[in-house]
Order: sequence, then C-alpha cells, then structure tokens
Amino acid sequence: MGANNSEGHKAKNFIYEIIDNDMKTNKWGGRVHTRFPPEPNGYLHIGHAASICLNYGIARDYNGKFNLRFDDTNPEKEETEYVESIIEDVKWLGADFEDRIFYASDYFEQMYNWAVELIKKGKAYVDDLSAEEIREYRGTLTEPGKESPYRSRSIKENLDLFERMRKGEFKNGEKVLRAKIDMSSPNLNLRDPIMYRIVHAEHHRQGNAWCIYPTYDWAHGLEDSIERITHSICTLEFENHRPLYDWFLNELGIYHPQQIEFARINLNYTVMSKRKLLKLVQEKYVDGWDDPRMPTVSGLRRRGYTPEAIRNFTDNSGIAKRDKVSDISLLEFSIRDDLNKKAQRAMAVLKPLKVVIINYPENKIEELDAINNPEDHSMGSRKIPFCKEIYIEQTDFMENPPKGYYRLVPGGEVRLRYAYIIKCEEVIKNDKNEIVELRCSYDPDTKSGTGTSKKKVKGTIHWVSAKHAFEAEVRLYDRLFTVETPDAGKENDFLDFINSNSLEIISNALIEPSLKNSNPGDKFQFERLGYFCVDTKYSTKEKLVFNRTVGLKDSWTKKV
RNA sequence: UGCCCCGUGGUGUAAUUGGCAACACGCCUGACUCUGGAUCAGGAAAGUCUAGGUUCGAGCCCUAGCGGGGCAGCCA
Repeated sequence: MGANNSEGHKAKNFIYEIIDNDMKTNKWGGRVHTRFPPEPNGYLHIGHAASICLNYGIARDYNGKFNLRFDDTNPEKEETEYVESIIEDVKWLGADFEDRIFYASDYFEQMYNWAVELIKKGKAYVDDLSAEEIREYRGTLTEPGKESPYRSRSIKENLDLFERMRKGEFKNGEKVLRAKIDMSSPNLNLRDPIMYRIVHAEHHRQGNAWCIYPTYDWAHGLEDSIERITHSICTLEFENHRPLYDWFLNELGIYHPQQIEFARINLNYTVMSKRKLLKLVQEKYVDGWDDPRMPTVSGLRRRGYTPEAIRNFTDNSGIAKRDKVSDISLLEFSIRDDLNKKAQRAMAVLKPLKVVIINYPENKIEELDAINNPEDHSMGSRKIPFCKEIYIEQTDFMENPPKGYYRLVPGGEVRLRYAYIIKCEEVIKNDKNEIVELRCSYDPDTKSGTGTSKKKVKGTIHWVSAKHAFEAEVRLYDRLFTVETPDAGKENDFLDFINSNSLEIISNALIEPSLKNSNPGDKFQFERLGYFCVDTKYSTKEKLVFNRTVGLKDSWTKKV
C-alpha cells in the first residue's frame, strides 16, 4: 500500500504520508484535526498563507476539522488590530474554521491548574534567579548548565509562591516558574525551561486579569491538547522544542497530539520575518502592512492577487523539510495563470502618444466590438469608441527601430486592436526634437471583424480614443529589494538593499471609457501590458487608481 | 568543541519505499495568433554533496567526511 489519503489520492508530501499511516493504524480513530495558531503581533504573510493552506487542506482532504487559534500569550506584543486582520485574511484565503476560532488566553485558568499539578508532582518550581543569572546558569551549547539554588524548594513553598505570583505580589522578572527537567541536557530547551513569567501588562482580551503569562513551550501543547488536535504542524525552528512539547504532555498525562515540522517558505527579493516587515512599516519604507509591495496577505490582496492564485502557489511550492528560497516567478505565474482565465480585458495607455488619423472624418465616432475575454467567451463583449484622434503607447512607435520590432514605424503599418490598420505618414516633433504626435492614415477596408481586410500586418497595438478616454492614476510596482536574499546578512542589513524605485506612479494614464465606473478591487487585463486592479485604499470615483498586479510575459523587451 | 534537522537540473517539489531520475516554474526553438499574452509542438538543463560499504541492483539502506540550517528570550 502506498501513500494514499482517504480519497485515494497520492500523498502530496511527507505530512500526508504520516497521516495516511495514522489512518491505517487508526491512531486517532480516523480523526484528523489541524489548526493554524498565529500570534496576533503582526499581519499574515505568504508564508503563513502556506501554513493555512496546508493545515486547512489536510482537514479538508481527510474530512477533518481545522481551527483558527490565536496564540496570545504575550500581552506586550499583541493587539486587537492584528487579530482582526488575521481573521479577515484567513477567511479570504478560503480556510473555513466554521465556528472554531479560539484564543489561548481563554485557556489560562486551565493552564494554571495544570502548572499547579506539575508543582505537586515535583516537576516544577519557582525560581528567584534574575534573567541574567538564569542565562548564566543555563550553560552554553557545549557546556552543561548548573542547577538553580531554588530548584529544591519544597512543594508547599512552590505552591505558595506560585499562587502569590498570580496574585501580583511580585514585580516583573522577580520570579518565574520553571519545569524541573535536566540542566545538563544537550538540548538546551530541556534545561529547566521557563513556564511562567511575570508581566504586569494589559492583555488585549484578558485586560488585567493576569499578571503571569505562560511561555510558548508550556502553552502550545496544552492548547493543542485542549482542542484535541491530532497533527500539530509547525515550522522547523520548533524541531528542538518537540521533546519539550512531548515532556509536558506526558508528565500531565493528557491528550497528546503529534507535532510535525516543515520548512517555511522564503521568497527571493523580499523578506518574510514579521519583525522585518514591521520595521518596513514602522519606518515608513512602505505604506502600511497592506502596501502592494509587501509579501503580506493583505498586500498581495491589494496588489490584485486572488485567493486561488495564492493557494495554487503554495500548493505548487510543496512541503518538505529543507530550507528553501522560492523564485518569485512561481508566484507571478500563479496570478497570471488565474487572471488570464478570469480578468476582463481592457485598453489603457500608460505613456500616451497622440495619433491623428488624417483621412478619418472629423466628427465621426464608431462603436467597435471588443471581446471581454478571449479565454472565456461567456464574458461577452463590449463597445469601444473610435474617432479621429487617439492615443497609443509611446513605446509602440520607434523612429529608428531595431531589427525585429514590429510595431509602428515611419511609413509602416500596424493594426489598432479591434479597429483598423493604420500607416504612419508623418512624425511631428517639438523644438526639443521630441516626438509629440503622429499623423497616420487608416485603411477603411481593414475594420476588425468584417473580414474584408486583404492586408496582414505583423503588429497589433492598443490605443484609446482621445475624446473618450479618462485619466487615471496607475501604480507600477517593482520588487522591494535589489538582491535575491536581502536578509542573508546581519540583522538590519536588509534595509541597505531596499529598491528605491519599487514604486512608479503614473498620474495621467488614459483608460478606455467602459472602466469609468469600476469599483475598488476590480481586476482587469490591460491588453499587452499586464493585470491591474482598482486600488482599495486610494481610488476614488473621481480619480481611479490602478495597481499593476503583474506584467504580462514579454518576450520582446527581454530581447532588446 | 555539544545536540537536532537537511543536502536531487537555475528554482521548488517528486521518484510505485531498493528497480536505470519525473513534474512545475524559468530558459531556448518552432507553429499559431487582431494581446510579442494565451495555446500547441519540441529542446537544453541534474546522474541525485563526496568517499567507502551492503546488494544482482542504491537518490532511497549503513559508515565516515563535507556543506547548509536551527538551538544558549522571562519571544513565538
């Protein structure tokens, strides 16, 4: 028997193999229950999205359940704003936790009771050593630690002290509760890890109900246990913590999930740690957590990414145990692939060049048919106005073109998308020798859709009617960093690699009139340019703002 | 000089669990095209970190080495 899940599919990764095996041995009674346990101290990024998709995907594939749980055990870093953004992002990604949204802080009383239990077993003690002393006593990577002089306090005294810790009789850092394990363990996590520290701070949900807070190592397994999680999936850096996770649960003799670690996703040309992202936000390198250049879920959403694209990306990235840096091009592929099928086409000119069609009647206006999406004819078609004066893209005309350029050139012909073939008769320049206008003739027999054209031209370019197009702001984004791995060096070196040209604002792009009433979040493909969406933050009815999600693949500019 | 994890095309993941390395992205050709997009057809690119060993047979197992990552928060 191979690695097949309950639906008979081939195992997607090593975690599915573990679960397949658990199903075979009936380890969990056929049950699968996963969770996503974020700390509400920042916004979610694409790496979290991968974890969400993994955990939710497992629950879905095995007909199990998926919880959203806030690991809110550190009042000093956590905020309600983050809780709200995380809920929004998880829902948006399509990970359905139904009514199972939990908070570790709701378990504090239970955790406290369990701590008392460990004290009674002689497996935990109150330590009076200072933070510095504890560090010294811990030993080093190569030398064992030594036991705290307070390690052998009586159970009675520990019980009393711990209760008084809770009551608030001590100041921050004055005492901690530690597990009594092994000060000489080669795994430093087992050298009497701290379970509770005193923090007199207001918790975003508990207010001032508590002044002692559980540490991650103590709390996490308990949370999983309480929720009867079967597979507790986390990232590689917790691998060394697994023996501790197991130790607590074993000592308590309570329900014991299995912790499984996998390698987090890294993307080149960006940073992924919450700390660094927070720094970019706080020091205004970007315009908030949802800046479209950020690898955050909210940034990607504002950039124009769809949940489907993100899910496909994380699926295609795979799950394994080796450190990885994925190429951003895989992410870009996922959104192009999705939007190609979904996005309505439109014409927009970013850097306009005026074209006058000299043989076109002065006041004539034609309504031309344009297909909304050649990949999906159910999306229908629309009319676009055409008249004597139009604008084309500056880059679609060259006076001295290189070989292989098949757009407009002096004396040359090109098709205007959904309109006519035009020929460049004259180039008008200003006194600075800049091209300011083209005078072209059109061939009435070449109208699109009529089939009357005998001509064939190599190039087709997009355009907008001068009389009908409206002005909009377009924001072009580039990668936030200039090097592939900006965080490879020292802590703050990544700031040295910020790409100062990562945002280009075009304030007067010209857009075809049919888009005038589009709404924030609407997505389009501007033909030949890329995918764009209406910005949800700065766009107004009077002045639409479009974000470029990603450019179209371009095998021409790459050549030259 | 400790402990733990990991080394497969440029990138990421796979290989029926020991049977002559596949998929995706990217890249390059060509076809088609009223988007230099999409689509279609083809191609280059790793002999699996190294050296031994077990075996008829090793990317999968064993040993040693090398390389990368993690661990000395009262962060998670």
